Amino acid sequence: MKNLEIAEILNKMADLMEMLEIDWKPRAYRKAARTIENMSKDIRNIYEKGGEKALCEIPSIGKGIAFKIEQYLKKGKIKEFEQLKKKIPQGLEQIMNLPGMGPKKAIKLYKKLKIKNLKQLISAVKKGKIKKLEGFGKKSEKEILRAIELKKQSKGRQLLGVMLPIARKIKNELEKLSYVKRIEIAGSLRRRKETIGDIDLLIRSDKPEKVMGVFTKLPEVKTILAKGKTKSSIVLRLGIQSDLRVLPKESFGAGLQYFTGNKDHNIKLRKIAIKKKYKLSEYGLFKGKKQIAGKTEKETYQKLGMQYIEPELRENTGEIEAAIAKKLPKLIGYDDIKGDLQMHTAWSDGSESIEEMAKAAKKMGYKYIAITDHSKSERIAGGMDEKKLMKCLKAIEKARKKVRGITILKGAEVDILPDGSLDYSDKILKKLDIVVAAVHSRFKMNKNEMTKRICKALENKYVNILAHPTGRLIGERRPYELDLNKVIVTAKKNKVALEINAFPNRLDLNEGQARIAAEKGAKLVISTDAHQTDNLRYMEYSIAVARRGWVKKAQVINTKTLSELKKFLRKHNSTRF
DNA sequence: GCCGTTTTCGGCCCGACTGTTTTCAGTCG
Repeated sequence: MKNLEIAEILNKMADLMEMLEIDWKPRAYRKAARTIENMSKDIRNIYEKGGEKALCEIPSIGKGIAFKIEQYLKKGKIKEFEQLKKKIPQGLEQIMNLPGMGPKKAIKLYKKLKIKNLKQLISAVKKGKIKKLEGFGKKSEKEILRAIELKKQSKGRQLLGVMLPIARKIKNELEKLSYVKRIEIAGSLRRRKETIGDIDLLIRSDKPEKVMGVFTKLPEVKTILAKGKTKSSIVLRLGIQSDLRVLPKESFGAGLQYFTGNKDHNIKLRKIAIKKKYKLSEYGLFKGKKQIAGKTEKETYQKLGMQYIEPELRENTGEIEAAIAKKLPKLIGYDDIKGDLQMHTAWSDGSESIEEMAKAAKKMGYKYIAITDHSKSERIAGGMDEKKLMKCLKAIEKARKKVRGITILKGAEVDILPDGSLDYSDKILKKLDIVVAAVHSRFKMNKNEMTKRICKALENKYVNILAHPTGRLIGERRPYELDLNKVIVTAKKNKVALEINAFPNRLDLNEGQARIAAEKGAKLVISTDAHQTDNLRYMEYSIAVARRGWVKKAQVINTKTLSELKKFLRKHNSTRF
C-alpha cells in the first residue's frame, strides 16, 4: 500500500505551500491526503486499473493532484514537491509542526532570524533573540522550549485497546463529581478507530470552571496545554493528550456531534446546513439567531434531513449520502454476539484451563464457545500433536459436564502449511466440531503463492473459519501479500467465515476489508483469540471494526443461535453434530 | 486545487484559547 506514503507527501506539500503563503491549495492537498489515508482500497490498484481518470473519481482528488500521484507511482518522485523543497529549508517543517507553532511563525523565524532548524531555534531562544521579534514575546520563548520538550515525549497514536480503558478511567473519576451532569467520550475513541491520537471528553455541567479545575489537577496530568472557561487541554503522564470541553444542556447533542468528528464528516454536515440556510456549530443548529436543534445528536441529524448516523460510521465514506437516502444499514450491535469462536487454553499457549475460559464466557452471557488451541506446527505456541489433541478433546468433554449452561465446541486453530495443506489430516479434522485455519509461517511468499495457499486451505471440507486473514500486526508487521478479493470469493463459495480478530494489535480483517467482504456476501465471524479469561473482553474492539465496516448482524455467524451456527458448521461434513 | 439544487467562477466550517496586543493574528481541533 502506497496510500500512507502518498498522503504524507501531500501533507508535506501543504506544509511548504502554507509557509509560502499560498492560499487554499494547502487545504485541498490536506483534504486529498486525509481521503487517501482513510481509504481502504490501495491507490496503486486504482491507478493501475483505471489510470488518471479513476484517480479523479476519488472525492477531493482532481486533475492536479491525480497528475502528481501518477508521477509518484511511475517515477517515485513529484516534480513540484522537489521544487517546493528547494524554496524552504527542510528543518523548517519540524518547527512549523511544533505544538503552538504554525506556518506563519515558522516562516517569520526564517526570514527575520535565519532560523532553519530546531537546533538553531533553541540557540536563538537561549540568546534571547526570539522575544525581540514582533509578534513574539517572553512567553513565546518559554512556549517554544516546552513545545520541543513535549514533542520528544509525545507518544503518537496508540491502539484503541490501550486508549479506551485509560479514557474510561478518567471518565469514571470525573463522573463522581456532583456538578458533572453527563460525561461522554468523544473524538476518534467514540468512533472506535483502530488507533487513537488523543482522548476527547465532553461534559454537561453548570459549573464549567470547577470542572476545569478538577480536570487540570487530575493525578495523571503532567502538563496543562490550555485552560479556559469551557475548553482545556492536558498531557497525561503517559504522553497522551486529552481535551475536555464543557457545554450547556441545550447544546450537548451538537457538541457531542461536533467533538466526535471526523473532520470531513463535520465539514460536510456544516455545508449541508449552509445550503439549507442554517448554521451548524458545536452550540447547535441555528436559523438566524434561533436554535432549531442541538439538544441531542438525533434531532441535529434529523433537522439536516437525514437519518441518525452511528459514531462508528462518521468518516465521510458515503454515510452522509446513505443517511440522506435513508439507506443506512442497521449495524451489528455490541450485545448481538452469542459466543466466542476462537480462544486458547493451557493446552497450547493460553494460560488458563478450559473450564476457567468456559465459566468466564458464561458469565459474559454467551451461549457457546469454541476451544481452539494450536496445531502441531506451532511449536513455539505449544502446538498439539494428534495424540495431545485427542487428550484435549477428552478434556473438553469433561469440562462440558462441569460447566453447564454453555456449549463448548471442540475446535483447533490449525496451521495452513506453505503448500496450502492443513496441519492435521482430514481424519483428525473430522473429529472436531469447528476448524479455524490460519497462516503462522512463511509470511513473505509472493502474492500469487500466498493467495493460492490460503484458497486451497479454504477448499478443505472441514475448514469453517479463516483466522486473522491478512496477518498484519498494527505498527509491527505488514499484512502479507494477498489477493483478498479472491480469498473472499473462495471463502463464500466454500462456506468459510472470515474472522475479525479482536486482539488489540491485530483487528484483522480491518474495517475496510470487512466492509468489502460483507458487500460481496461472505460470512464473517467476530472472535477474541483470547489467551486468558481477561482477554475475552476484547470482543467489543472487533465488533467496533465490524460496525465501522458497515456490517449487519445477519452477516456474522456468531450472532446466530447454537442450532443455526451448527447448520453453518456442518458444511459438507454430514457426520458433524 | 476542488467543487457545483447558489455557481464552470468564486467560494472554500466554525469557534475557543493564547499571547501580544489594546482589537487581533495565529493556532488548534
